[in-house]
Amino acid sequence: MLYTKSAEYAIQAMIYLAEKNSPKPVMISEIAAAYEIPQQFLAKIAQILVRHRLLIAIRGRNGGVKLGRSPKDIYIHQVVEAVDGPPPEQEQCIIGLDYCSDEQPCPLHNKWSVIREQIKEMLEAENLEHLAKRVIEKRLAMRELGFDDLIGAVKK
Amino acid sequence: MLYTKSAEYAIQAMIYLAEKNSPKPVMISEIAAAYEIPQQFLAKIAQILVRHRLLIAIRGRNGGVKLGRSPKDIYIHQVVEAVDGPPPEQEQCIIGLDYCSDEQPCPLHNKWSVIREQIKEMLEAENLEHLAKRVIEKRLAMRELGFDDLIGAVKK
DNA sequence: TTTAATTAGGACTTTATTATCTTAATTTAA
DNA sequence: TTAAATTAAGATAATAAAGTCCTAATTAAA
Ligand code: FES
Ligand code: FES
Repeated sequence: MLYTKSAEYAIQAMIYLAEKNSPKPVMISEIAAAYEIPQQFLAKIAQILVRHRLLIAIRGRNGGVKLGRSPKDIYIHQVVEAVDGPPPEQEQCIIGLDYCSDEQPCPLHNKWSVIREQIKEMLEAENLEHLAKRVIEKRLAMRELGFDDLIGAVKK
Repeated sequence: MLYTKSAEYAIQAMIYLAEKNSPKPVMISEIAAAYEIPQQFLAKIAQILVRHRLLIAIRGRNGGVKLGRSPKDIYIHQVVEAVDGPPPEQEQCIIGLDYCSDEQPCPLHNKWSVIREQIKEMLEAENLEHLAKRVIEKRLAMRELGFDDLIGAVKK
């Protein structure tokens, strides 16, 4: 919807690492299993994240990946941009009419430009540290409700 | 972003017809030229819209397409659904975590579910009649500003 | 020093979307 | 009645996204 499947997988992997908060590197296979992401595909995505310094990779036996910097300094939009590439220079009109601008708005512009700004803000607002904490809360709550079998991630 | 390129083309074509408001059928080639849509591709999309009764096609010489019903009874989401298919039964979590629900929200759920609702509302709110009127206004305003060459549509 | 375990990277495959080509069916005008 | 102009429809092609396969490079353990 807002980003590709690749970016979604990247976000999941980054949150997993922030949640696990392990001093040792975590194997790609473990992350892939936790979120049912095709392992080889996630390995490719991890390469991209490493190139963007969002991940650090440790090769060889006992290797894996870990966050490139403190989870409180990593924001979702950074992950999305690393994987999907930078957003277009000029804002796009939601119905593809000529150019998009406040001066010459299309019929949906006033509504859409507000929504677009909210989306941007949502992706720029929260860091991995915060996100991880709340994901853990979600899992605990689901466990209490007896949804254990639906919970794929964070097996410690 | 919110729908496929095909759906975007469909919206543009429908607005064009509402704008033109012609009693006679309008040729697909004319609509395609106005928005620089690949003609054969638009013809395919028109077939889908015809099957969904959003368009009526008249074949043969002097043929073309016209709106299937009054423009005030056609809403954008109907066009999108016709072309892209129905939305998923269950709302999807924006970061793909388990299920999406208010009861077990992911870290972005509270923000995302509000935005998602606004998008839905935007696509369900306005009918073609209203949209067409405002597109015409936009074109007139652009003309006054000397953007004539950017204006592809509505050559009468 | 060899072997096993890991990420890196290139080539390939699959699937979905977007677009084009060709011919058929239909309808009006000449 | 024929020819021209139009949409309908099926087949194919091009492109992009998603996913797989295989081998190389690296590292630690045996
Ligand atoms: S002009 Fe259409 S969204 Fe801005
Ligand atoms: S649970 Fe993630 S968007 Fe609703």
